[in-house]
Amino acid sequence: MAQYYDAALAPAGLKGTQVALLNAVSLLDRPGMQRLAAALGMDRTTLTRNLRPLEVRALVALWPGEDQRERHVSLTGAGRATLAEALRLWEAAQEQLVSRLGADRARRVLDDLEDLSALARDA
Amino acid sequence: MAQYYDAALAPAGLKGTQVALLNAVSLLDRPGMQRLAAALGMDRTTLTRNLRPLEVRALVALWPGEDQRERHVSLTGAGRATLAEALRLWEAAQEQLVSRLGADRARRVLDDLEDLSALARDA
DNA sequence: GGGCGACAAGTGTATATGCACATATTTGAT
DNA sequence: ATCAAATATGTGCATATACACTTGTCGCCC
Repeated sequence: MAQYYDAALAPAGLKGTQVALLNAVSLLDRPGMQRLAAALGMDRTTLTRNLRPLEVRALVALWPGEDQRERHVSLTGAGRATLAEALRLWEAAQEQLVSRLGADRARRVLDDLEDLSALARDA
Repeated sequence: MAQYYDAALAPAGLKGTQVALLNAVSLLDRPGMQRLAAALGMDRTTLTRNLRPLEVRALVALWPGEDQRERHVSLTGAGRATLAEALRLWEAAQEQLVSRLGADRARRVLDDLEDLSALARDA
């Protein structure tokens, strides 16, 4: 599945995890590393390293917070544009799968996986 | 999910991917690298490297085939014993999730994921 | 029987991931 | 005012994964 989405996103020059990352940043009003990592269900240190190439490509910008230990992330103009393109590609890819699987089953499997991951997390 | 199963398997000293690997070997009558990798849906070169620690621990043995290019894998006695223990742990972990999710939904989500991955593979 | 293309597998390199540890800053108790 | 504990983050190491390239062997065609 990850490979399928990565292939679909290639025209935007992003991978699935990078789109998820940019999207989370766009939804979260300048989050710090911890909030962002928690929102993505990703290890804090993995986030640090995944952020680097996006910073190099100037898709995100990092700012110190008032608390100088913190580093806050925001999208640049280029980041917003690239994310918008990637989300179009993502949705087209999703559309492909949903139309072939059936909308009902697609909805259902997402719900089931949500519950399953919650169970595994708490168990 | 992977982390949940890894934690459950820790007493056997194996991770989820390693159990899947040993199990595939036990089902496949001395397969070569390519057949085994295909059966696991794993890259051939990833398999080579994942096999190494299992060979070091003497859970699997590697044999040249009649065709000397090939290397065939089989379980050692220790490999069979460790796999049996791991499968017990695996099933207990699975039981936990299935009982909490409901047997019907559990069966359903496995079927749905099977179909989804086939779709993504072919698309 | 010689050589060339096909084929099985391993190695080099790059990215993703996460735990343990290190570093820098803030906060609070005295 | 000072210092220790808490907190936010980065780094070192180890593992998993996969693509591109290399190496060794086989088979066939002449």
